[in-house]
Amino acid sequence: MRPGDLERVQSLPLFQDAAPETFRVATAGAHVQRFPAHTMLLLEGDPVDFLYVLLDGQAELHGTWNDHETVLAILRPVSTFILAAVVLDTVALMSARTLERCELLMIPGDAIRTAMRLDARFAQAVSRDLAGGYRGLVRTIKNHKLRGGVERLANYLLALRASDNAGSTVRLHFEKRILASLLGMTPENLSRAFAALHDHGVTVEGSLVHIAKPGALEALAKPDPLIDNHAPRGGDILIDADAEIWSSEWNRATSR
Amino acid sequence: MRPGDLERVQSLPLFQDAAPETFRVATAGAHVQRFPAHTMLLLEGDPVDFLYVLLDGQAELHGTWNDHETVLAILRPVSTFILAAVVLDTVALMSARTLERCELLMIPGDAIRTAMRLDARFAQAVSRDLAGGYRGLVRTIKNHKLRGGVERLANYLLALRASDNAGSTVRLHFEKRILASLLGMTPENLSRAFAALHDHGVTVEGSLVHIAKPGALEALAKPDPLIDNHAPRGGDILIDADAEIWSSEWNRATSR
DNA sequence: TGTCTGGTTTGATTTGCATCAAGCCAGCAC
DNA sequence: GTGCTGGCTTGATGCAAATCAAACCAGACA
Repeated sequence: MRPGDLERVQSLPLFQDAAPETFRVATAGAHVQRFPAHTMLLLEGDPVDFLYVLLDGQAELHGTWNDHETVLAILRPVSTFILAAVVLDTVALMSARTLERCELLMIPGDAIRTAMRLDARFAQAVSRDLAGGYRGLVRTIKNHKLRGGVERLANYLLALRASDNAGSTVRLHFEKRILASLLGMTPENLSRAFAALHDHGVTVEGSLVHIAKPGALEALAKPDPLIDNHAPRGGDILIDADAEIWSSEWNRATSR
Repeated sequence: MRPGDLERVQSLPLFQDAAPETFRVATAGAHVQRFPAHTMLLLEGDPVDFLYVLLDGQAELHGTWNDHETVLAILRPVSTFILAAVVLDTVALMSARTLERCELLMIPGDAIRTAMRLDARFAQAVSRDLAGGYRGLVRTIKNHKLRGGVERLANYLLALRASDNAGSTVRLHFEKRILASLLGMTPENLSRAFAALHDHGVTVEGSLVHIAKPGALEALAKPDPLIDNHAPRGGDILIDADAEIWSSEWNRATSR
């Protein structure tokens, strides 16, 4: 483990509330492992023995059925994944694969479950993390069931712009075929969706996307705070911070 | 509150592990309320003040965007809902509406959050509940992204058969237009999907669905334990019980 | 009983998306 | 350089699902 890695992990919402002792015990049995690009970390259906913490690199969660595959999330550091399976001590519903060279901290599931038993504050943090994840998935489902492909792409771009505090040009952090699968379409159709956004001020050059007229794009995308976690709140002070500061990339990845 | 109601609530996975004192405190501030059919219980975007427990009747969770609406889950007794929003003390992402006359126990969110702080076992139970819910949503997303409409319907029918331990005839518990929305299609297409299943031994009479050739239907549906919670496990003893005995109807509702 | 209403079904048409196929382009090995 | 390879794009075609429209049917109700 590199200097600073533990601190980065400890500052995750999942752990920052835990008692120092809890954190120490949980990470005592953990180990860091490096994986090359395009390596399967976990296969759906397999028992989950570790909570994974992505320290460096990018990874993907995907699901399979009937010889088809769909990307469910893209993970970027620092984030944890498959917490739900760890809590229930059961098999994974998603497979995980590295997109590039990755460095992962693997914390034994037993340690996590024990820590939950001993430290109520940690158990609460787990609950908050899972609740945030749950809500991210609800957003994803609404995104997919209520919007068409072009709208999903438009909102994804707006989310990227908001999250990477980018200016008018945003960078896609991974291949377009991955993005297509994440957004629930074929690479061909993603290409056509980008073409459709051309009329709304969007131009593409490799992995760089220029948004010339954010207003026009928003008019098409109709972002909604109840689907897109970045979207502007209706003008009220009631809710000033959605507690979903969440460890994984779900929100960004699934278009917020 | 009727006699026996409290016992039914206490026997939920969410509460059966809690200390009796915890349960007493949490339900002390709770009250039972009855609602007529087709009544909005909760509007997406509104702050969530209560954890709802459906004691009697049927209710629906749905989401809205751009004048469209989609059903996200059907709830049947006894189940809790919007736990995630309660844990995070934030606004609802889904609206809730009664489908028929309903009886609900409403537990103040404060009481739930306090109980989590005081009782680590309860906090663990909340985590398990949310983890189960999370996994239910992952299943739902895989179901929608990987399967076509007819396949979703076929699997839904098989799930119904398995859960209601029905024989060869199953009962749809709610209107077909609701089911259509839940499965992500229009009522017209649900009708056509049923017609398509006719060749595979499925006949419909009102809300009664007869499955003449379960084998043929399974061949079409290709149920998968990693999507459909009812599906037969591959032949191993490793996992004998998925811990997702979960309070709500998600699994059944969203086709398991 | 007749009439109204709303859910369901069926058919015709259009739209959206997937599939198939070819071409393009950059990176890279040789 | 040449010739790969793999990702991306573009076009043509086919299929699945939404939409539009009309008919049907059952229950509610006067």
